[in-house]
Amino acid sequence: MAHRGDKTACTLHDRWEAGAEPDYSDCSAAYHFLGTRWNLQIISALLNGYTRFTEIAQLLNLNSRTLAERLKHLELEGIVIRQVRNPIPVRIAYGLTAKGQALREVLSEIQKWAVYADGPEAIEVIGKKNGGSCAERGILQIG
Amino acid sequence: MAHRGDKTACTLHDRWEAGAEPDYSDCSAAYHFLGTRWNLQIISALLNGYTRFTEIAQLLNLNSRTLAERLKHLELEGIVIRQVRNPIPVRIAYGLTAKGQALREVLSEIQKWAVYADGPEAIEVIGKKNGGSCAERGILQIG
DNA sequence: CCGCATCCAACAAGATACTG
DNA sequence: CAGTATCTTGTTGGATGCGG
Repeated sequence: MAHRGDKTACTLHDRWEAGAEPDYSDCSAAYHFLGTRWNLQIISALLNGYTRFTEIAQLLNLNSRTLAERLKHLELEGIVIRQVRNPIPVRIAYGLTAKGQALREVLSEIQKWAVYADGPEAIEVIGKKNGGSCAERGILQIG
Repeated sequence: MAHRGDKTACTLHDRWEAGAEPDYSDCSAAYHFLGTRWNLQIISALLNGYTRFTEIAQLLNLNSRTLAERLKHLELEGIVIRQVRNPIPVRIAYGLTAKGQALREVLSEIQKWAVYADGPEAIEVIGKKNGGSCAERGILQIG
C-alpha cells in the first residue's frame, strides 16, 4: 500500500505548493485511510460497541492477521486505543479515541447514502446471478 | 470465506444477498465499496469537476489500467456515467449520476473530519505553506 | 483459550508498451 | 486521448504455531 506514497509523497504540502484547491488537498490522506480495506468496517464495529479482537474478527469475517495489522495502524493514527484489561487470560479492549469517534458523522452519512442508493433506483438488479448484467437502469444526469 | 475476488462486478445488492450480516449495520456493502482503494479519490475528482480519463489519472497518480477498471466498476454500480463526446480523436467525459452525486455529502463529512483530525494534532504540518519536510507527525500515513 | 507473528498462495496494482 | 495486453511487484488473507 505504499505505492502511491512514493510518487505523490507528502500530499498536503505538495498540493499546496502545486496550488491545488483546499477542497481536494486536505483530505487525500483521509481518503486514502478511509479507502483502505476494512478500516470502515472496523470503525463501524467499534462505534457499535464491539471491543474485543475476536468479536470483531468474527463479525466482519476477517482473519486475525489482517485485523491485527489494521488495528495497529489505527492505533498509530490515533483513532483507536488498545487497553489491556486482563493479563491472564489475555483480555484486550479496543476503543475509539475522540478523533475516532468523530468519524461517527462520516459513517452516518454513508449509511444514509446506502439507504438512498439501495432504495429508489437500484431495485431491478435483483435478477443477478443469472444474466450477470447488473446495470441496465436508465441513468440520469452528468456533472 | 473469500472476500477477495469481489472485483467482478459485485454490486451492492450482491453483497447483502451473499450473506453479509446486517448485524452491525445494513450498509456493509457501502463500506466495502467506499473502502475499495481509489474509489473515494476518483469520486472526489469527479465531484471537483474533473471529467477526463488522463486528467484523473494524473491527478491521482493512478495508472491507466487500474483507473479503467475502477471506472468500469463504478459505471456498473450506477455511480458514474461514461459519455463519448467525440469519436476522433477520442474524447470521453466521465461524470456522476444522481446516485454518485449523492456521495457529495459523504465526501463533505470526510473533509470536515480531515480538517478536525489534522487540526488539533497535526498542527505543524498545516502551519507552514512553503516547502520543507512534509510530515513530522505520524498522522499522514500516506505511503 | 486470545491475541498476534510468520510463512505462503492468490490476487490487485504499478510500469511499460501498444492499439485505434 | 482512452484505453488494452502483459509482465512484475506489492498487498491481502488463510493456515499454522507460539507465548502467556
